[in-house]
Amino acid sequence: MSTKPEAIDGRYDFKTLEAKWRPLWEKLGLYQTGNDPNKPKKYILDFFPYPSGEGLSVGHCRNYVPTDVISRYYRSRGFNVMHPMGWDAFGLPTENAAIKLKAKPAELTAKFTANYKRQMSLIAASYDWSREINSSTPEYYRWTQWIFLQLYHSWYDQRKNRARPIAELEKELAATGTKNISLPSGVQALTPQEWQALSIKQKKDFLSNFRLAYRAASAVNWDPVEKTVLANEEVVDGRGWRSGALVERKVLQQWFFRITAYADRLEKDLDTIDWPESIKAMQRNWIGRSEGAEVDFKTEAGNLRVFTTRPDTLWGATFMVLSPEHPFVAQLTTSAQRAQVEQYVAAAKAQSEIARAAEEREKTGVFTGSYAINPVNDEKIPIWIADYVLMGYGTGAIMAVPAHDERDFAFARKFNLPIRVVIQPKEQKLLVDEMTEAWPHDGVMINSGHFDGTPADEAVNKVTAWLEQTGKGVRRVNYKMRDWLISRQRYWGTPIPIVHTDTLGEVPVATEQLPVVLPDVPNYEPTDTGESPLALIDEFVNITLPDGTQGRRETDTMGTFACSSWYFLRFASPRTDKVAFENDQVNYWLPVDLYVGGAEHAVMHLLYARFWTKALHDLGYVPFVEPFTVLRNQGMLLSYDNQKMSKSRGNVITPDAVAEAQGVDALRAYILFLGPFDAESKWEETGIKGVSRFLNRYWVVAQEFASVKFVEPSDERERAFKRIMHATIKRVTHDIENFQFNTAIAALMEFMNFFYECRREQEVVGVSQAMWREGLEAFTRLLAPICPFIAEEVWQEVLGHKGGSVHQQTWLSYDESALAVDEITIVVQVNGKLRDNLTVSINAGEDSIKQLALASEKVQKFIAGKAVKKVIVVPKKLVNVVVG
RNA sequence: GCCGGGGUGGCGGAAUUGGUAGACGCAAGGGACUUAAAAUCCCUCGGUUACUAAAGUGACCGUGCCGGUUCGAUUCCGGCCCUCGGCACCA
Repeated sequence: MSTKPEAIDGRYDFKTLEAKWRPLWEKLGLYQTGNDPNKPKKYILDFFPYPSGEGLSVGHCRNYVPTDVISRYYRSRGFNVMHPMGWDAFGLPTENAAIKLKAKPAELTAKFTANYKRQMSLIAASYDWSREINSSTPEYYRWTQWIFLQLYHSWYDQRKNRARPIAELEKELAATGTKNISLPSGVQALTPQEWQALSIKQKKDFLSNFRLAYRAASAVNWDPVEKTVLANEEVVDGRGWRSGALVERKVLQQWFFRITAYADRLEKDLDTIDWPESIKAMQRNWIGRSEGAEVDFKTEAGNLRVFTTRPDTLWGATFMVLSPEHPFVAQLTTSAQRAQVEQYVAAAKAQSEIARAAEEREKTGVFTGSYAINPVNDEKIPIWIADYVLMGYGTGAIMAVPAHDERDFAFARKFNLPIRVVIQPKEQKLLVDEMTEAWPHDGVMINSGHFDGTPADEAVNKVTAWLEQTGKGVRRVNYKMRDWLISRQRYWGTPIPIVHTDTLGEVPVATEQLPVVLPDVPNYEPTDTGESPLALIDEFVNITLPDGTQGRRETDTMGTFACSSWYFLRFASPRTDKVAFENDQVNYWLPVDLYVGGAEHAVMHLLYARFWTKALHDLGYVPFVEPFTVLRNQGMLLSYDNQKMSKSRGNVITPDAVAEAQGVDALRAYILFLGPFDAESKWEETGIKGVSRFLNRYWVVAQEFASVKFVEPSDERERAFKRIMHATIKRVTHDIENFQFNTAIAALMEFMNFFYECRREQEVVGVSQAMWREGLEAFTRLLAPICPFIAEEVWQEVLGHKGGSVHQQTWLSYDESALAVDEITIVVQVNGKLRDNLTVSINAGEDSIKQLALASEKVQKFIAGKAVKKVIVVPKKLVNVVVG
């Protein structure tokens, strides 16, 4: 049987082509990462997927096809291209599926990834599979554990604004104590002697206040369905982002990464990267930087510190509000108020902060019975407790300025607390009795002592400077972002490499002892106890340290976002078992030149990966501070019914089905042709017909090439043919580089339409065989990255290039002189309205064009009887006659 | 409420720096081929309207709305409206 496909009813047999070329390309190793030292590099990366049992839909192709086209393009432009793929294989969905199927997660993962890989090969995604990685293998997670330990052994030195080894902090504590160190709130200052006097365990506890990876008791988000805690980033509207369950508040010992230490740099460096504005905005919003001041108010329990972004409204503070969790609550509560306060605090405790914020609007609160002294005017103001003040932000206490803050206003009105205007707007005079809402906007300071009359634009700065001078307050920046909670009480994740002991406190596992292997066990269902199922496996938990100390292993695992925070580094040297990544490889390949994936990871993966990169940079492991130079988000692909594709709706379109019906080349071309890369689009069955027709037309032209007759050659026709050929090269090149794949395909369609214009039954008119061939070759090479199969078939079988694959050819460059034309069309307008066209020589001077335009009958008609005021001539484009 | 995108034919969308709005494709209508259908090929295709026997030739309107800048605005500026996405008691 011949492998040469036959045209069937003018349609080409895509299946035979695909079966023919796929194995040959594999043999050629076309997709191997380049390593020519003389070439520049491109690292083109897709978000590595979470393999699930559902497999890939055409929606995933919206991600993988464009990056594949770009990878193929840059290979042919002479770059060393690394385009790898791997699996974010740990995590809840696989584990939940495994529990349901009574299988082992590792076995399911193998099954799922094999299917993904098959589908990716089906659509001809040009991944270098020799670099495939899987985050759930010990070869990989060993190094996730290693990075965890690097963070554990580090602290953030605010003075140098970078992370440093914790050993350097210990040295400093021994020498000078905490004298020069900025202490987190609630941490006691120490002299060198006091430090020395601490036990090993106490020292460790103290250092936990500084480490980039630390364990602390904290009120956390507990997902009762997934039976694990979640990071703040994983809670959306008070619900777990995957399970949809309302999260509960639990106080548990948990592991955190101190991402807040990097808040400032994470925000500032956004300015240096080429990312979608929306993602940057989401990260800025999540980081939530606010500038303001901290001010102390005297109370019975000591100085009550508050944070405010409006120090200019200090004179308008008429009461204070503490968060229910504030440490002063007990002391400030008078016996008369005690019962009421305790009841309120208990109720608040039951809800997580996020759920509390998401659900409540109506203000609630209770009076403590105590008062504070406002340091700017020595006024005595009542102290209340309310859950609209969050312990996790600022100091957990606020001064309430009801006249100029909506929340305080609502609270004051509800509990009948006084309101005082201290900012007078220009537009109106605020009268307390008539106010229905706060005035949080601009104005002039009043009722504020010697600051009266200070205008809005100066007020905050002037007051802050005065607070600092008089020692009443300090300038301060706060962030909404909290530390990243990494513990999960689940089996299918990277074990946290820590051992707990009674005498030595927590002991990190030594690097050479890694990995801490996840035990292969038959039962791993999550528990309701707040403890990981690993805690039930004695062989895993109990350990004797080298010095004989008895210990218990940490049984929490890391959330999967730890795995994905460094995988892009691993691809540079995926097989080494000596290090997490080889420096020379990382220095060559990183940062990632193009990173493509969905927008849903804006404040999760994309934030975490930036944080790890910065930390690794500070510790000297990588030379760059941003992992992804260019980020692009593909638009969502909706199904034919305008809904998201999902199994439950039964509207998922698989690449398998499309490949079966229309072929992979048509699938790829249609994915790109649908619309702009980053716009939401809809899959339409009729739409793919257009690109199918286009490929068939190309096939027809190619197939008849050997037999067709070339008649009536003309210079003019040939020049026109050559012109559109070079124009197409120019357009396709520009469009691929700029992610405008839809117009790249439109350009190719126009070129093919021109082929058809030259064509008659078994004849090509006006163009020589040599020129026709040149055009067909150019078309084939431009189409190759988009439709690799049909292009290869035409290249080798029709055009007879036996030397190698079309995918190994150097990209075409266009000839500017071929684009030149002798005659051009000049548009003639009268008062900006189109009235005529002129065809003139390209060399026609401005004057002669002007004369021609004025002489035009159609123009004359419109200027008759009017004065010509001005004539504007735009060279090579238009003439506009202005009449009055 | 705040932040970030978008609003262009029946539909998806084009329009490198302000310069012929609607490329390319889908759908639709007409025609050719065919016993027929599919496929294929050719033509028409923003709206209103005038002239003409007709092929055709014009005019006016038109890129969410109102206004501005300009010889000229889908493009720039100001003010609105609608819509999608994100955040939302963060002091």
